[in-house]
Amino acid sequence: MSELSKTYEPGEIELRLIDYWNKYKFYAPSADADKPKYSIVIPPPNVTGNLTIGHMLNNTIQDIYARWKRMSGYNTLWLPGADHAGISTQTRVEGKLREQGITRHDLGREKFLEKVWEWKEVYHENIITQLTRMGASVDWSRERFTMDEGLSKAVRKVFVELYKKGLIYKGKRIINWDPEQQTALSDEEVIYREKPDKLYYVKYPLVENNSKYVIVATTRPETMLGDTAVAVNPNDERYTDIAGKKVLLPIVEKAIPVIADEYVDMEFGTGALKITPAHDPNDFEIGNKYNLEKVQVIDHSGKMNEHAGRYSGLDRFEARKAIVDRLNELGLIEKIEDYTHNVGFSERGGAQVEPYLSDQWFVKMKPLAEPALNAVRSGEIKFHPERWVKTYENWMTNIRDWCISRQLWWGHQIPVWYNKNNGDIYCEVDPPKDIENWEQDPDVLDTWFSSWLWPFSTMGWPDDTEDLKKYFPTDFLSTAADIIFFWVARMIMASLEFTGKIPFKDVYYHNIVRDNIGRKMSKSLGNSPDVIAVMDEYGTDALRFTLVYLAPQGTDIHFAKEKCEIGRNFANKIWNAARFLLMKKEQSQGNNKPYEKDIFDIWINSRLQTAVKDYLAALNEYKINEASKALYDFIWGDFCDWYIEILKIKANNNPDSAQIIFEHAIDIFEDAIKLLHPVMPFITEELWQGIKSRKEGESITVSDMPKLNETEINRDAEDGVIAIQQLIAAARNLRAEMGLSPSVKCDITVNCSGSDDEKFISGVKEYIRILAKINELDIAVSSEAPVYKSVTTVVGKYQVYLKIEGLIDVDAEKAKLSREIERTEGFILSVDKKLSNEKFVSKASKEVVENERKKLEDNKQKLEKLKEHLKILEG
RNA sequence: GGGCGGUUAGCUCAGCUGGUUCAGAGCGCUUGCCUUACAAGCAAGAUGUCGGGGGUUCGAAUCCCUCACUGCCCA
Repeated sequence: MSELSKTYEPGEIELRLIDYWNKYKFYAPSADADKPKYSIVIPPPNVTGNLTIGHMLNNTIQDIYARWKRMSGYNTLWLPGADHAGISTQTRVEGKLREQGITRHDLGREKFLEKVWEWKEVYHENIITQLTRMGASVDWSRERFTMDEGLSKAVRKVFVELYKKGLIYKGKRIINWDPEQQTALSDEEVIYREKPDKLYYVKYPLVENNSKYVIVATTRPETMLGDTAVAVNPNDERYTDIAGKKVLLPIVEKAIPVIADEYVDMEFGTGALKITPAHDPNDFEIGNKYNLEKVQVIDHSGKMNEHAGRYSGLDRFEARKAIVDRLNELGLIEKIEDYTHNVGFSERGGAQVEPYLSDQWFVKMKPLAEPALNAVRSGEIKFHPERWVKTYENWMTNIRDWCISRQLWWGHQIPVWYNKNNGDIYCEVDPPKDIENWEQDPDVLDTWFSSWLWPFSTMGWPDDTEDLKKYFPTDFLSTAADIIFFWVARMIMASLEFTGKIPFKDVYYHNIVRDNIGRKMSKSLGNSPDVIAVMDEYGTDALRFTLVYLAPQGTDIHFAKEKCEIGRNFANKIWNAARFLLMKKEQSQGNNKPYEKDIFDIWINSRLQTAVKDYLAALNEYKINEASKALYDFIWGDFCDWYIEILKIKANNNPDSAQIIFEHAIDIFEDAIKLLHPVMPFITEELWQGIKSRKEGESITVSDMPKLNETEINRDAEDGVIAIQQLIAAARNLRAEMGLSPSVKCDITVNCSGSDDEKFISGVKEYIRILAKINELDIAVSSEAPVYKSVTTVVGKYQVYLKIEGLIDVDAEKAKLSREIERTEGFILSVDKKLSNEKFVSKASKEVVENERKKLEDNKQKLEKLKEHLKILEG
């Protein structure tokens, strides 16, 4: 490194270092068999997606752990990859095709899938570029994709095994149906939002006496065409005489029974409930219990079907209007109320989800959940922060069967074949030999059915590979808590079931990144900054550091790109510290007379070790913001603000030893940037290469992380330097209060209570004198004020006096103060007058009155200080 | 309805296994500085009844109860 620019310019440096790291393949695990291993698999980003700030945070966290462990002597593997993201990828590709006026059905399954693969290639490149650019120290040679042949084999193997164990079954059940994508969804893929709606009170006449009615309340009158019962609570006195009788279903003109079941909530609506077993999951249960007919009136596209009579062909929402109109004509609407309730929408597509009765494949979850629950309860797998254990327990103990079939084309097709001749079912990893006699189930599997195998399928399972033996189970998983059920829980279940091992030891749930006003970052809102643009503007290290620094445990991050100034300024600070040290070292070549370390050298070593200790403790507890703060405070607060300033004086006083002095400082600095490297990989590599001579092929990224050496933590030296810092701060404070400009040198007397203190302070007198800009510094064991006119303050065991004689034109200062006092008194009087005016107090707004009161109080205090000051000058 | 969080300086948040490095940081603000790395900087400064109320304790931002507001997850 020859000339360092005055500010840190990350652009060129980052790209150059990425090439350098690639060239030497630092991020492939080492072949050293003696090293302990440390492994992480990346949560695979959606292949069609761009990396968001959230991914940036998550991957930075993983990178920190990978780099930290790699530098701490671990054989480290961070395995990258991407997810095929069934629904969202297919939706996007279909959207692109639609722009050309083509549907997937025009192309056919095979041709369509070719298109998807083409898209996949394009976007996949994008992800690699972004991950590389952020400095992710992954091993690209092991990259995996959930649709890779190996991973597909794992999926089929798992399906077949579960099927043969009876843990996968096909059944006709009510599932969540996306009428736009026309596919089933799992419970987890439905998000509920409040929606203002109507509650319709509909009269169902009694068969035996059609002047009497049961009134049911419903938000979905269109489903009444499929009603097969009305239900009331047996304890509901309003309906005791009606239970067991029949009502006439309006429009359809069909007699249906009134059943009594405790399930019915007497408080809701009228206490009478219409039962539509084919279109509501709860009604489905009741229908089964009472053996009710299941009449389906809405089809897979959300339109009314042939059982809907004259409403057949209408969209369900249009049908609702028409049916309500008809009921009104018949005089069967009692009333319509505004009603807000939770409605389910497809997590990916956004369509309103329809409960739909259809044949689907399910996984029985209870048997899988139990061992997975125990692994977390026992602490074999640890969650950070720990409170997520409760959320996990809650879900796992109420787990329901998982609907895994999707009516899509993009994904792993279900490995089940139906015999065309005799209807036999064949379920194996490989297709039947006489394939011509068989037809494969057209559905594909839920994307998460491949993701849940990710920690071991990426390592080659079901084959017994070297990687699997070496790197599985993994050590660490970093993820957002919103996929704790989708993914984390299922990985634990799958891993225990198929490998008998836990998939990872520690799980860190990172924060959700929101925008500055608290909204979740999303594409539709357009409030997520372009990650690459932010890296271009502020530097990758700046973005990484800022995210980590702002990421406390448990709360969300409010992010705006401007916050990256924190990281950028920090990078710049480090850069300039290095610039200074190098310049000084250069200038002091040959001045290497041995030199004895003083209290400041002992102190900075102690501070460094304290930082190491805090840093390691924070990382071990997954408190990454504390880890980054420990380094920030040490480098900026201790090293730059104090040690470098001290070095300037020290080198002046010991010119013959200057080279050694700065070399020692560079040693400290080197340790500091090594500690920082996991968080800010680029600037630390660049400076590490520059501060000492390195060979081609060497890198900070494979250097040894400084080890904690607690014997260097020296309480006495730290206390001593704190006292010195306080003295300097006190002197500066007195100067500032007296309004002395920095160019004015002043005289100070420090009174000590004992000779030890006096000796100690005298030993560092020169440092105090220069850092506090003092001309004459007297240090004495005394309790007497000096003879000159002074202002004073107490700091710890010391009394500090600042001589003001001759520095300030006392008369002018006094006159200035007197004028200020007069003005303030006048102001107080006027505010007081205003506040004494009853009309003002009662009529003016609260805020205004408060403000006046505050003004009064503030100015009273100001007056006190002014008077005190005047007294000193007169005294 | 069930569960889990949050409420601390104008803003964003630390601190929360109870006790003088407990009232903090960054940003913002005020004042003064181009002081021989850094104005993306340096020095000094102001600002808070630590959401309300009650309790435990010698002592509570920190523990318990309760209320209010607020966010998330599950039904």
